Amino acid sequence: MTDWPERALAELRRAGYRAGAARRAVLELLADEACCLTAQEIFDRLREAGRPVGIASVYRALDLLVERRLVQRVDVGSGIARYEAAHGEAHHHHLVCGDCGKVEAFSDESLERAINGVTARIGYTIAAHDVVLHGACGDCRPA
Amino acid sequence: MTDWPERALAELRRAGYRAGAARRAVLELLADEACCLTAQEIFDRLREAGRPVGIASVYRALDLLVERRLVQRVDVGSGIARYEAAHGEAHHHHLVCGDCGKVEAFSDESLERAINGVTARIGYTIAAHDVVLHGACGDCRPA
DNA sequence: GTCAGTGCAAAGCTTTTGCAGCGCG
DNA sequence: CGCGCTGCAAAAGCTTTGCACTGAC
Repeated sequence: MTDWPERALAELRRAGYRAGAARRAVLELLADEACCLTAQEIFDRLREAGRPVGIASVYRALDLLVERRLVQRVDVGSGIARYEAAHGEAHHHHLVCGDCGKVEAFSDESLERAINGVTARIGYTIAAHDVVLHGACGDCRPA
Repeated sequence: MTDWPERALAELRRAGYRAGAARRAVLELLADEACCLTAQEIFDRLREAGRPVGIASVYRALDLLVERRLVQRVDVGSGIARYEAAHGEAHHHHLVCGDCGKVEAFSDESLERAINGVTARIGYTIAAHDVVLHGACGDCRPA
């Protein structure tokens, strides 16, 4: 959020990476977005904003950021990957409308508790978790 | 499960669909599988078993079955879709190892309760839900 | 006998890779 | 001033579509 791009770039530098134009542009765009974007959306918005990035650089930046856990990859079942900034705070999950494809965010404390309970119970070291609810949103629900 | 392919075919017939060879083959294969398979895996296994299906028919069968909610599509973040039979029973979710890519199933009663609580709280009509935990499995976890 | 279902091949999309040149540090 | 990052273009998947033929009902 505030300064998230700066902190993320600092972390990358610490790990031996540089701050090229594309990488910085992707970070700054994601910092301003509330919910997950596709690579193509990121590419389009950067071009519209006058940042002549290549789509390959967008994918490369996203790959690196996901690897470093600065960005979370979200897959809602459409076969197209989405990405969103991993601000430690504002953790949330996603609702997907099966009719119009709209993606919205929600968060729920008891759901988080339940997931933490599961991760404690099983023999995995859990690094991340994703919950996706599929349904019909208010606009698309049959009257 | 016992007779799941039969019941699924009956339901398709009721909806006006026929029972072609590929459709039946996909159903019978999925009925015997515990956890999610990719379309390619389904295709390969059917060929190995001497069922000369086309990959397009596998995708078409899966599409229809997902639409009819007889099969659940599972996306674990690799960019490759996976599919598994939707026996009403044996509902479960997935653990994905970030190192070796292994996918395992787990189920948790309190997690289901938490999700039901969320679906009751929000303005969506929820048709399905997915939980994916990413981490390191016992084999890959750093010693 | 009709028309849905199938298989093959070709096209479509998302994502990845190769490579020459630019620019961060 | 070197090596990493970038952009373009081409390639590499996964998935879908077109079309003629087969087979279910």
